[in-house]
Amino acid sequence: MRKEKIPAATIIRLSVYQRYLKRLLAKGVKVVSSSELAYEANVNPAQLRKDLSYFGRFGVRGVGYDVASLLNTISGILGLLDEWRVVLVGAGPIGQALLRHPQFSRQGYVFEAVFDFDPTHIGRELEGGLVVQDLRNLPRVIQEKDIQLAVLAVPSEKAQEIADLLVDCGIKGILNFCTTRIRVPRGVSVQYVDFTILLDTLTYKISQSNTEGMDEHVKAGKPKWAREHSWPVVQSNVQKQGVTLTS
Amino acid sequence: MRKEKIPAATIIRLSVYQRYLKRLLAKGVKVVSSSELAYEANVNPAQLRKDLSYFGRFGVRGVGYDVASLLNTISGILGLLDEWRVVLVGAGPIGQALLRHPQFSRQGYVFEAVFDFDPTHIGRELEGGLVVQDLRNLPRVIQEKDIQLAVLAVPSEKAQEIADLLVDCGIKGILNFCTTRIRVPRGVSVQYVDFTILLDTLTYKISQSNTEGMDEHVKAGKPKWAREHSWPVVQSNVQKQGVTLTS
DNA sequence: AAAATAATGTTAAAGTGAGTGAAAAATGTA
DNA sequence: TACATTTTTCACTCACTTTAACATTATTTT
Repeated sequence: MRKEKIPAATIIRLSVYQRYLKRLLAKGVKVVSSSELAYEANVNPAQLRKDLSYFGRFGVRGVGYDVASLLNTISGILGLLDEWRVVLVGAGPIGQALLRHPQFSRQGYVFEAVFDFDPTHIGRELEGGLVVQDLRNLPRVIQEKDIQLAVLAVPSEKAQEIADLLVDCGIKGILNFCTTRIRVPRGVSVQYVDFTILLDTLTYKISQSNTEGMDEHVKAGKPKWAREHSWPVVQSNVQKQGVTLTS
Repeated sequence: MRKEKIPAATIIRLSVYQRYLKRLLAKGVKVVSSSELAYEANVNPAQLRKDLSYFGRFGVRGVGYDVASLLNTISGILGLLDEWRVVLVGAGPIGQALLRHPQFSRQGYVFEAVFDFDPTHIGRELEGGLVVQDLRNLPRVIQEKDIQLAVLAVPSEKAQEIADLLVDCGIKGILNFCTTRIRVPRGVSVQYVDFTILLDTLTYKISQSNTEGMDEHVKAGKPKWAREHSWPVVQSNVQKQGVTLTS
């Protein structure tokens, strides 16, 4: 049992590898090399081998990896061999769209219940058969159905309040679609899904490449802050991997 | 004009600062210190100042930052002083939910058109007044309305094909909700929104902390891969910032 | 059977970037 | 003028990422 630290980026890549392995398995491919899989996942082959080496030896030298076996191994590492039960809090457009997203159930995530605080939503049956419940039921349902994860898709103002409630109920992982940072105690993990931040990084990059070849004449038409100096684009190495705030 | 490299994480944090500055402005707050703003954004005050220092000097020593002025500065850096015109490709549940998402228009992103390849969708009027169009119109609309960004929310199999089309039409930034990596030429940026990868990292962390205090008796009930050795949790320093694949 | 080929596992090394702390500078106030 | 506050800036440390190179093992070919 080694006590080596595992980079966060490795875990994310494992998830990507897992997805492509599933597709290979579906296509009937039996064996895959690190080069082939790495090409699909858009990473360096050495990187893939190193990622796997944190956890053990799963390949056969001179041959490659058994697709089914490696898929099973990675799924196990990520904890995906079991089913994960999820509650959704917030039955707005985003929340409802997530319920219908096929990728979730494909990965073993099962929505067990939906909650909202808006009285006009409560009692309505959504596609998929779940009925929107009052938040008061949350603690009981989480315990009875042994829920482990929560998806938070409520207005920003309510985010912290409901996060606190979820933590009190014993939830250990929150996927947060709200545009506010939430504070949770140690031992609880949060992942943020924040569309506008991602769009903002796109506009930054595009703005940069636009002003890059711009001559002084054009620059003068830009607002004051832009006239001072032009900023370098984020270096291209980093384009492969951006960073996102999580917790 | 310095040629310093700007970390991708800095750009993301700028976006977060910008969001909180907006809220402060709305509350009528005139001046804010790096400590206050950093607390809101959940980062170190020194980090915030360092982030800003890449671009210039915007504060007043002994005082802090003028909220309105700093907001304007950061918006400028991110390229958000202008309006950004966006097309949506894929009128499924996710796509429709995004159209109704208030955060987009609040940031200056305007959906100008919606496209789909499913004939049963085409011609339908969605909430907000946009009518789903045939993909054949894409090139013309992008040129006529001078579209700069695209949101891609189609089934994975179509992702690359449509990305190619968008690139041909001159789109420079793509927000991709598909679960496939897409390949684009240099100069085009892609940001991925991938719920299941984020959920997978949550399940990894939770699985780890579960097996952590587990004795051998319990371990024996686990699948084979888990019995070999127990893996260390991703170190807690990194919990603040996860990494996500972008391009 | 030996050699050539192919592919993994592992180590090392270089580079990058993030976070932190403290001194210096500037501002406002008593 | 002296003092408190806060930004600015610099320097340092530490961790992570990536890549390359090489030893090792399996398969195929001659």
